[in-house]
Amino acid sequence: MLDRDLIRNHPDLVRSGIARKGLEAPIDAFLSVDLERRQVQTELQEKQAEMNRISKSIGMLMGQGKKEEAEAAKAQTKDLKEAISAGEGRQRDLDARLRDIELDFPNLPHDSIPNGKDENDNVVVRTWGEKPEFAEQPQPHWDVAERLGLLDLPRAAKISGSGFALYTGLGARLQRSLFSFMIDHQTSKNGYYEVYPPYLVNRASLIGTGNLPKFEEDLYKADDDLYLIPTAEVPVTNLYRDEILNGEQLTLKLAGYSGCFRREAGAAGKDTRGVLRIHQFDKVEMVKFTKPEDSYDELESLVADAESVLRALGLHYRILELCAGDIGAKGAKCYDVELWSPGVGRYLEISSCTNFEAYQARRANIRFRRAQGDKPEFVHILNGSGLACPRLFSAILETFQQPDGSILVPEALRPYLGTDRIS
RNA sequence: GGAGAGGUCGCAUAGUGGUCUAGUGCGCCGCACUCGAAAUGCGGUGUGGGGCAACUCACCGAGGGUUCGAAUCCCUCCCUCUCCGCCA
Repeated sequence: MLDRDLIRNHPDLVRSGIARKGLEAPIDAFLSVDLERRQVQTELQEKQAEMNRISKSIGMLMGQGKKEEAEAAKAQTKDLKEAISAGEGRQRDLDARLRDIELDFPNLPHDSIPNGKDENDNVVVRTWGEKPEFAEQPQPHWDVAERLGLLDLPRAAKISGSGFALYTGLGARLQRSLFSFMIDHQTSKNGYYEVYPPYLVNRASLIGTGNLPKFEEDLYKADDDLYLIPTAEVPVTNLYRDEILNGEQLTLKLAGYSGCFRREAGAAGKDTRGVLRIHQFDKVEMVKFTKPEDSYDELESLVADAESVLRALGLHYRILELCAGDIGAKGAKCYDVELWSPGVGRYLEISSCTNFEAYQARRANIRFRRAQGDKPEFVHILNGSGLACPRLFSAILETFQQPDGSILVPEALRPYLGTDRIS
């Protein structure tokens, strides 16, 4: 959601910002419904004020025992009552329409982000490490995993369907090691407060983060009006929905491990091998709640926090600044962390670190107060993966292949995995 | 799943149809008193919307309803607590 005053007073600015993303927004519909809503409200309130006056006087007359005068006053409320009832109905309707329109608005891109149409226009801002050298072409992770008994994809397909992974033996333990290591790393090294959230959330939470109403087809829906989370971003961001935070607590940094569930609708045929794109995966997610003036500094350190995991593991990666056309509807500015995958021969996205500014905060009504007595303001919210497990799993299998076919385990993982070598 | 109790202004409480546009206490802010502080006294102290403004409207878990008038009565739902049942 955007600031209503901004849309009302600077519709062209909003229009051009959204056009930069290659998107559209119902600006004209907003303006006309908004105007009508305010007219109806003003009219309605005059009638309500009149009704309140009459009702109050009836109460006083009754108290004084003036029954007849009270009855006379009652008689004059009939038309008013009908008008109020009709006005309330109209306003309810207009409120709901305006809300629907507002929820449909994409966020505005930050001025600093590059123009561009799609992922080809993203900008590499830095790389770390180097592509590892191999005497022979390294195997892709699906071959390594099969050879070493770390994955059983046929059985995953049998028990669940295509697009699910069954990790086995040391493969299973490697998964568990990865998210244990990462959540420890983010909490102890980078200062995040650990949370472990529910995997099923209600509609209000998904509206808060911007997944609903627009992207329903990406989600798995359970009964009882609950949805499986596509990322821990959803429950963790909604921790403070409808709350006013103390400005002194900000910046608030939370990190949570969770399973993630995505239908990947529309992604059929893309990255289908191995565990590159699956319906269920594990991830550590970082979420920050900041004051508006701090959010861009916090975005830089958020990316650094995501990167620090890869550095600790010794994996080569690069950082992309997403262009306006590739950033998506919700973000104002976004960096992708892309991990080099020697077996696949491509950089693969493993984290997306985004500043949403006040976009999610407005949807979820999350505010803060600078000091006692100050007006509440919307916080800025940021999040980023720190990191996603399957692609980390695959990059480790591919990057640390040894000539004898075994995998040399990165130092940082050895205490978790209980071995320095997978063979 | 069954039975019961309950959800009121930061916290605690009062309020069971009309001076409740919600009282009181605590907390907090301002002022007074004081060298300073405590104590005391006085005043203030929620959120959102509309209006240039004076001002006004809505909100007592949520949503409907009855009524001239609802925190208060009725209906549906949500949440919390207690007991029972079931269960990892």
